[in-house]
Amino acid sequence: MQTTGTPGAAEVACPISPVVDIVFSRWTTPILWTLNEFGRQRFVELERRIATVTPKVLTQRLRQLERDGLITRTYHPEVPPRVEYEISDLGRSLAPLFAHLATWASANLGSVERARHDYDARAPR
Amino acid sequence: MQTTGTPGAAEVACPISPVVDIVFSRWTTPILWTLNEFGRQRFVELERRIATVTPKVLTQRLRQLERDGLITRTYHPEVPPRVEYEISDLGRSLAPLFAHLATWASANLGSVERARHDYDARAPR
DNA sequence: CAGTATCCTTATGGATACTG
DNA sequence: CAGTATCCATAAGGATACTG
Repeated sequence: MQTTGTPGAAEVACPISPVVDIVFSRWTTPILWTLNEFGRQRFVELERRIATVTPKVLTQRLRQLERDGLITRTYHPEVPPRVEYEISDLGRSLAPLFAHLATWASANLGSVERARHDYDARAPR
Repeated sequence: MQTTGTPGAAEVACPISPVVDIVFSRWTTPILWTLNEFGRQRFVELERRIATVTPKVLTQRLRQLERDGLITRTYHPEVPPRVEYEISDLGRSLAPLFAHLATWASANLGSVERARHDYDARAPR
């Protein structure tokens, strides 16, 4: 969880905090995006595409996303074992939201960059 | 930052990670939402509305949001000092996105809850 | 009022090695 | 292959006290 964790006044004050905890916690967007973009994939493929994540952390996040119903995990009892991850319908329902976010980004990330530059110029060190 | 921090393969793999770091890092949604909902406010008012945040952390997040150009800070040199925070035009441009998020939440949070319940029932302990 | 400063606890994630 | 287990470093955040 990245925002407020346990329910409290912040949740009361901000109705979207619960969703943010589910959808935008660490590594969830790269995982969901990769799964949505490249389709059903095995653990190693995800590991390779999201190159900077360690197996331990990747497993943790995949379990969380599976528990939240955003992805599905299919285990094939073979040797060697094969596990496939796929985005669920619920997970796919986030696509328009992510597109909205991408649109905001391309329209406004430049302004954020400029604001940062100006701020740093005004308040040195 | 809550997602991937420094630029790396995850950013390459997921185009929305940079925005997520800016907009959905810890405490930012409660702050932006409160500012957008109740308008221009002083430090104490924010502190009271977002009851679980400490002054140290609130200051940190306000500085970050100010640097990113999402809010403005106005200092009135009086005794006692008065400081007012207000959402900027750039910050306000996030409103439709937040509304989109709220819509997704009301439509799908129930499914997430159910998925969690089912998962926990299947895999006890 | 609007923060800072300091100390401290905890959570998160990385590195590495190992297993069914 | 698909993870687990273990240990460790870092940093994010809380509690508390203090200041211009």
